[in-house]
Amino acid sequence: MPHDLDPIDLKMLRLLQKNGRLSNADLAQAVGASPATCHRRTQRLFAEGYIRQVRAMVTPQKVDRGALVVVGVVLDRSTPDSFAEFEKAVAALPFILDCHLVAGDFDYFLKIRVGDMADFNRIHGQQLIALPGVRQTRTFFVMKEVVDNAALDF
Amino acid sequence: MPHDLDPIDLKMLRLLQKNGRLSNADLAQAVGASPATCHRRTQRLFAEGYIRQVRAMVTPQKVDRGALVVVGVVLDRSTPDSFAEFEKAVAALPFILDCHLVAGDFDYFLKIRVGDMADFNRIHGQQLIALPGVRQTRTFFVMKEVVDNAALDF
DNA sequence: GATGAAATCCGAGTCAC
DNA sequence: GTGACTCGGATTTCATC
Repeated sequence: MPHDLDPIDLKMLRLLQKNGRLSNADLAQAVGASPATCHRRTQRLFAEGYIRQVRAMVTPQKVDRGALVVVGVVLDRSTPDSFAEFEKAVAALPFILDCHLVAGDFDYFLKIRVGDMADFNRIHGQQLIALPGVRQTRTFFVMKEVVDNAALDF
Repeated sequence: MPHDLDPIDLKMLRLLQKNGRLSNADLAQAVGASPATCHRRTQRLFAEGYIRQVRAMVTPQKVDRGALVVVGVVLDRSTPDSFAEFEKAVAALPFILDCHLVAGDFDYFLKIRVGDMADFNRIHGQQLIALPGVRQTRTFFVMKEVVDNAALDF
């Protein structure tokens, strides 16, 4: 995977990560390039996948998704089919923010946002333990979000 | 916490979450409002904290942060001071994307991005186990990112 | 092949209503 | 909330190195 990012590209990525609404003119001035050059470089960063998307980050508490839960999942069987089926089902559940296959005592970790604990209990009983091949889940309620979704450091 | 979001505001939030670079003109058309009205509403969504920030999401693999690790942490003591000291130290480590105080077998879960396993092992030995009050850590290497940082569903 | 200056065009932001 | 008006930035072209 070629990383043809010169110092100007890196600076642009860092600035756009902090503020995705930065105007091309301001960005150009900040990195010391002309607006035309800056514009062309920005287009390239998108076209070549360095920037996956630009997202307005909505405050969870403001849209009734203030409760965060981490769930460790163990499957019945450790077969490729079993994993594939589970992953496919997970992708259809919109309240799951993260789903990672891990090495260790669990098969998967899920990061879930819901309105409150009652919501979670309903979802847990109706949708999580009903996921294909689930043997066991362990729920970790988040009591304090010290750092949530920090920007990438590079 | 008052949620004075009408259906148009909600639609705007969802669209901006999918594409934070959407122009005001396009957004206005998409939600069926005049550009001036849409502009004022957008300003309000920012001013009142519904949108925390707009971020260009950089592809981790493209900037040598392709390795993801979840770490469960147990502290020596469960005192407020001990927690506070740990949290303060964590906030200074830029490779930690998430740090959540949880209820259960662990005190904290960390989500960490680094270049590769060698990076992580160095960081683990030099910085994680050196965090104040850490009794034990359990490392879960992520073998597959099924869903990472999905957009909020609301 | 990439750059920057200039030129055009469109949208952001502001006004009166 | 709407419609118009102005100004600044986005985007393209083009000459240049």
